[in-house]
Amino acid sequence: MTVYRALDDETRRVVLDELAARDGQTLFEICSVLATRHGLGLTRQAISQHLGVLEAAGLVVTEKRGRSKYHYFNPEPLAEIARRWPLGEKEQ
Amino acid sequence: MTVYRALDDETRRVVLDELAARDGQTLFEICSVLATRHGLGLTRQAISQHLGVLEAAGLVVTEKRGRSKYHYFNPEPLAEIARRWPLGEKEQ
DNA sequence: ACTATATGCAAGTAACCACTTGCCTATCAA
DNA sequence: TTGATAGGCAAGTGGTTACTTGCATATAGT
Repeated sequence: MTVYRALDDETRRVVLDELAARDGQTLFEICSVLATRHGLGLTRQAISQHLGVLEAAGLVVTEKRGRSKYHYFNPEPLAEIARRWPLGEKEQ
Repeated sequence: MTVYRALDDETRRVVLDELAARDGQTLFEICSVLATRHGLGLTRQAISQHLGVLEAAGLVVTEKRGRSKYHYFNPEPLAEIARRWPLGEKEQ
């Protein structure tokens, strides 16, 4: 699973946005955030599958404690893009 | 067509590599480079479609002179990724 | 033990994507 | 004009993806 494929979905990009803003959310927390703040009426299983794709790409790492699974944004794989091509303009 | 979708294909990524290395190549030149240097036995039409995807994403700009069409790598859309999330590690 | 909570697994479906094949248009040289 | 070169358009196909539905597992509270 490549980073590029993982990023090729708006729902997954929004999930990354939310994890970057507040790290360590559970699946249910992400579900409610997507529903309330983004109007995305997806089922829990759909979002779980998206998280699996992000995890397989290394963009999300997880930690399981008790019956909950906490998700953390890992930006490192994004550096692959910057390494492969020059980025247009300047980064902030 | 998003930048992310355009990047989600190894053939298109190789095309970007080649254009970044030598700008202004024609479709036929790109075909022969992919075949000889990368062992990609795709038809001309397939590669033409890939170039269309890259152009729709803004990653490639073209210029038509005579019966030839010249392709140029445009890195600017890649900056969108750097703007949206922090890149892991440091960029070179 | 029983119930609710938090998540996982698997099959089915509709839409999408990469690639091919076949034909067509346009430019240049003789 | 004839022929060769450079590229475009469109339909069809096989494989993949996003999403749903249904059921199962594991943990926590009472």
